Amino acid sequence: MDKLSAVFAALADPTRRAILARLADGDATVNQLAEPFPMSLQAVSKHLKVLEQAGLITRGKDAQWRPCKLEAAPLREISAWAEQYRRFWDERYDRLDTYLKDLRPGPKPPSEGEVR
Amino acid sequence: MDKLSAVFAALADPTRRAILARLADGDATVNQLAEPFPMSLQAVSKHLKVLEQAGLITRGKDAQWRPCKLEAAPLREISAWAEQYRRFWDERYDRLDTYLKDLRPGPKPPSEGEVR
DNA sequence: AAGTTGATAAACCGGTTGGTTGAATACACT
DNA sequence: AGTGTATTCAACCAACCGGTTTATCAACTT
Repeated sequence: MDKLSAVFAALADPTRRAILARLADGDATVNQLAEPFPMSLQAVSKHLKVLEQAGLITRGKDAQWRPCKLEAAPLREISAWAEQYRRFWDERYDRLDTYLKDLRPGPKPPSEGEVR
Repeated sequence: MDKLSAVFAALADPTRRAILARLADGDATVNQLAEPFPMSLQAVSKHLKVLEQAGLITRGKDAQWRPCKLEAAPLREISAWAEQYRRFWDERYDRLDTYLKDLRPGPKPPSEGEVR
């Protein structure tokens, strides 16, 4: 299973997206993450495994707790992938527009490597 | 199955992503889309059904052909969803930048309130 | 040493997915 | 009417998914 597929598949489940949203507020243990869900702890543990394999979280070790941490790199890749198709939804999109937008946020090194 | 999950699930298959990439070059019939793949036409037809249900393509009717067309709106939603997490990968991200972006016209990304 | 807590592992189950083959439908061309 | 072409439908299959329950492991507490 390729990387991108694993990330998309992980994101296809609402429970897992909710877990990511929770982790955006800070690291959490498995029990803390499982608390809001109407399912067993083991089920949540499985979801965490899927997220971990997709590279969306990492798990530490603190005594008997395994604190989970959000890892956003795959989300950046997802975003970049979707941006490939920007010209199909953004009618304002053209090469000049992109250039201007990239300049707007302020003094930035010109060639940022943005592939859009 | 909620909308976002359907889109992510549709994108989780490499064959389906390849179909979208092909459609970015222009509309195509089922046969044309199926040609590069080492699988039956029927299998591709099923993939197209999944993409259609996710809103990623629409299908027209021209005699016995069903030309497929890329629909990018769900990809915009995907991109917007991922952008929620931008601050976790982009260290240049700060509140002012967000504020400026929010002033640009257009729908704002939904705040993940859609658990289950 | 024994018990409690946090978490994972393993076996199981029903439903879904991604593929197959074969039949059916719809249209165009003689 | 009959044939070829484009596509879908239906039945089937193995594999995977999301959940369960039971058992196990690891670390802290008493």
